[in-house]
Amino acid sequence: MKFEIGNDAIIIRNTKEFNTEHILDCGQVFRYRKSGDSYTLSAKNHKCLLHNENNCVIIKTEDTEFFVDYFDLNRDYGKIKDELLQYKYLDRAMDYGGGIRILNQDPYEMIISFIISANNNIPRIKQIIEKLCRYFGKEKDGFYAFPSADALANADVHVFREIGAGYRAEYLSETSKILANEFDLNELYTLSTVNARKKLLKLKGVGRKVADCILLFAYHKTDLFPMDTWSQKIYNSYDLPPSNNINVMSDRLVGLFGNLSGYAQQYLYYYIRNNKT
DNA sequence: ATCCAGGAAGTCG
DNA sequence: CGACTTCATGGA
Repeated sequence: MKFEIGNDAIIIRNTKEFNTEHILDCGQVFRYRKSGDSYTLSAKNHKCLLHNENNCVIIKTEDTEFFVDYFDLNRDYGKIKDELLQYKYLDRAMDYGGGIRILNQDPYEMIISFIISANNNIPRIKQIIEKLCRYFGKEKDGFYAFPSADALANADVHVFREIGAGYRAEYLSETSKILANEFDLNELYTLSTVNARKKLLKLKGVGRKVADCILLFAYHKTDLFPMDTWSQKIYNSYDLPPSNNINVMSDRLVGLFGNLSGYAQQYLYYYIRNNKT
């Protein structure tokens, strides 16, 4: 995609493949806030501000290099969307949320965030993660960085309950200790989706759906289809054999969409979640 | 009051 | 294996 790097800013002219609202509101990221006609976004220990100006998206940040990768700017989403047009419902979904991009987020941040996401709603997920950063993260000119693995590993369980994590507090406590000591997050980049998933499933609080979200939103593996309550509705709208097994449903959808499954899932998820039929 | 939210773990057969 | 139950929390 075409973009320019200016003085503490990235300028994007093709807004058909970059819509800030679509990207942030499709459920892949939680640490952002809308203020007026702009969005502030935090990732790891970086921050940026997005707004539209003269039919362009302006990303103001001191860390342009980080956010070029983060927003996946070197990938051709026009080509991906063209290929997805062959599938049922994707025309409608991409007409609605065609500006979605899959972010390249931090693996550790995704693991913690999506453990919190389990059986939870998005406003509350955002609130818990914000408190987590405020409680354990380092302050850096006006915002809180995502906490280090050590900070969470050394935390007492009851603090996770205090910030509203509920029964997930135990998962956060156990998993952050393992991540801080004996888990190689970088190895997963080199593994196949199936093998990387197996490793993630060993972590407390990480099941198939959470693992697939981590693999999609951090490792950019796209031969997977995260199955939550909404994805089950998507499955039922396709002409596939009835099933009540989440893994079977997920595998069949991957059989349909192949390596574009992750992208398809995001366009469809964003569409169905905002157009309750 | 009951149900739901980007589900996972534990138990039982 | 597969099916069924339980698990905090808060908003609708």
